[in-house]
Amino acid sequence: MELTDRQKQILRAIVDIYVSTAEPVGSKAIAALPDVNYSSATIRNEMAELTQMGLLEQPHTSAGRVPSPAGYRLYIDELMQDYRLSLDETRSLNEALELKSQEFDKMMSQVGKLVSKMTDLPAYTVATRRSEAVAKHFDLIMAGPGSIILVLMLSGDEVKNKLVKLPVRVSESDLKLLAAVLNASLTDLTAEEITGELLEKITRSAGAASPLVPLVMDFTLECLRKQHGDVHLTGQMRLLGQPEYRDAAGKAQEVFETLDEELITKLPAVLPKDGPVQFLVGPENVAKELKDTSVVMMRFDIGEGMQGTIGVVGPTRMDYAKITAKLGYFAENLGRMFQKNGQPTPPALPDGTKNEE
Amino acid sequence: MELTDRQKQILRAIVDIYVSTAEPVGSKAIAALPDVNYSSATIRNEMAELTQMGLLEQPHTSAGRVPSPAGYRLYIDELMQDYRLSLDETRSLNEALELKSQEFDKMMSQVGKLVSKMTDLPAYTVATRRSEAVAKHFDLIMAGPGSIILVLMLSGDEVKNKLVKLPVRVSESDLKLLAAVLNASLTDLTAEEITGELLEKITRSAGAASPLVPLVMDFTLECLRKQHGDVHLTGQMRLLGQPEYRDAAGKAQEVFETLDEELITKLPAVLPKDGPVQFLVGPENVAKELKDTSVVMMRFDIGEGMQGTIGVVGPTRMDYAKITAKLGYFAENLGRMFQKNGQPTPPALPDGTKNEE
DNA sequence: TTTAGCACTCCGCCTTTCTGAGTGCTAATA
DNA sequence: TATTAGCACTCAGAAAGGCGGAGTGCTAAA
Repeated sequence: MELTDRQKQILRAIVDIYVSTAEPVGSKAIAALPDVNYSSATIRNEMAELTQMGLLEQPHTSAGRVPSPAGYRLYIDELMQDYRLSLDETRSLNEALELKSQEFDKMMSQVGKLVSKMTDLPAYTVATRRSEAVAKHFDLIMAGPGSIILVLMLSGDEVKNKLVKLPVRVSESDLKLLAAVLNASLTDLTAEEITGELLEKITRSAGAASPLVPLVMDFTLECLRKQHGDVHLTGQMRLLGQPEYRDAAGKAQEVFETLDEELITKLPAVLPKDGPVQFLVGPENVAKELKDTSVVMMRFDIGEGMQGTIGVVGPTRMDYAKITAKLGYFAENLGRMFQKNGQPTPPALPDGTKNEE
Repeated sequence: MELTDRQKQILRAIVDIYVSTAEPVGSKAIAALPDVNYSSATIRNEMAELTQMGLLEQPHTSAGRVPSPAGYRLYIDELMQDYRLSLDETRSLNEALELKSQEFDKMMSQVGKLVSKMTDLPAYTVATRRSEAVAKHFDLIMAGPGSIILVLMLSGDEVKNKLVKLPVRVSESDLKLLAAVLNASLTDLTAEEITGELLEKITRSAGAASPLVPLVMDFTLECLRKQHGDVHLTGQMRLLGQPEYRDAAGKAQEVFETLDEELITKLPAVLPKDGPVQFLVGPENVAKELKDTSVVMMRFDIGEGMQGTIGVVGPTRMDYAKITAKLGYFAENLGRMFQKNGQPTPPALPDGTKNEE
């Protein structure tokens, strides 16, 4: 049962208006729209039908209409019109993107903060491995009596280090030997491929440095097994700027408790694998506390082996088009920044945008 | 003008009750207390006097009394009774403290989360250097064609690393030479002591690896100059659990915007240097948005060169005694965990606590 | 098929009333 | 002189009542 063009137009108008006002939309409001030239009565009839189809809802008899989750879904999948970033918006996004290439983790959290600020909603970021991690290079450095620094380079150009303090004295040459053994036998292996047998062999060949082996291995396996980095969630308080949470402080709190625990731990692993953008509308979400809450998330590529996810959390009534556009811009340019072998390049202005003051 | 014992008792009772109920305290409520054996009329007289002294306030004529900021101050400084952690509380704190010795930064943020959970209030953590940082050891590792890992160990056993990609090819022996030069000339120097002259000398001695010098130096100086790590702020939403923010979602949001920007950037640098605990009560705070908001913070030592700060943010009416006790427990045990040269040891149960199941 | 008109519904807002917790004062008591 | 009982008074917050207006659905006309 297809929608007529007029019905589509009306549905779209209702979502658009509701998104910006947060109040039920009445037939008159739509009739007043510039490119609508049929009367409010007609609209009322159509609205009745859309309601029957389950695309709209009525908070109470004498109120206007509100999109139902199904309505949002349809809107997102078919009706949503591309939001073009304004020149001003592009400019501030660009400014925001000029972040120093600090430590990776910090950068991700920085990005989250920016997105949150730009969308005026809570946002989160995660870095996920795209494929199984393997070790690329080991090194052991003497850093004082009894102090050894273990340096481990993983696929995807991640470098991890750990300071180990040992009561045992190990000579420089012992360390070299162990490093050589590790490099010879453990590089390019995934966590599963590292067997106990292999470890024994390494311990045997390690000579005087063998007490170090278990420490090194624990650390290595820990690094290899970690499928994704920390989830950086920021701007939670911005949710309170939204009218639906204004009075219901308790509700907002609930939403965040749930989000912090459940979603953030489960979502990133499960969801944004195939498409670049994902929408989770209201009840499509996992937990019932998040009934009126939706999530938009977007992937972006970081170097070879890693992919990042930016997500924005908001009321189901949020401006999907605008948020998608902003997220998209971020994702694209972040991707680009990381593409050129880790050397971030400033984002280019999109075409059609004049870059002069 | 000293307070009589009875006045002290009444003031203390008012703070204690108000802290747990968040409602103005009336004379009857105090008269009903077990160890109070004078009538509500007497209490009313005393309350009137305390009000005149500026230690109590009256929201409106026919309401009970609420402690004024000065009242809280007095309470904290003189009246507050040590809160003894219950066995249950100790146990869950201990459970909470069993965190893996992951990366340092992550641990700090973990601690923040725990404190927030335990106090049911927003919390933050920062790590600050106690003294000027110096480099202890440099190393350069070849990690593939054109990829070099720079490893830098700082005072206080911090280890930092950075992956550098260079178009220039550098041989293994060149790297060794440069590392040797760096170790010989830059260790034990603070950021200020590293002069341009010195850098030139290094560049001259570095031979084929000299193009690396500016990169290495940028990174080194950046590390040395950083006075404190990231501020980890969590559990913001818990503020909404407090009745004073229940309806005023806007207020809570404001508080957090201010906190995020102003306090968090200014406070840790300025405040918790001398004493182990610091209280910032209401209007003693910097920004006027934080008028009804207080902060309790506590230092703890991390290894040699670093010190950590845990802070808890809440309404001025918060349970200072309990929070101080919990923070203290954390601080003590975290300090202990880090004391033993970086090898975290599980916290000991406090005396008087039986450690069996 | 669309539209004008009209009766009806019902939320949100305002005002009013009412209740009860709490006060300050005065006069009696120990 | 310090304490207490008693009483009139105050005032915030809850409960109840009473509009007004936005919006609907339906009917009948264009």
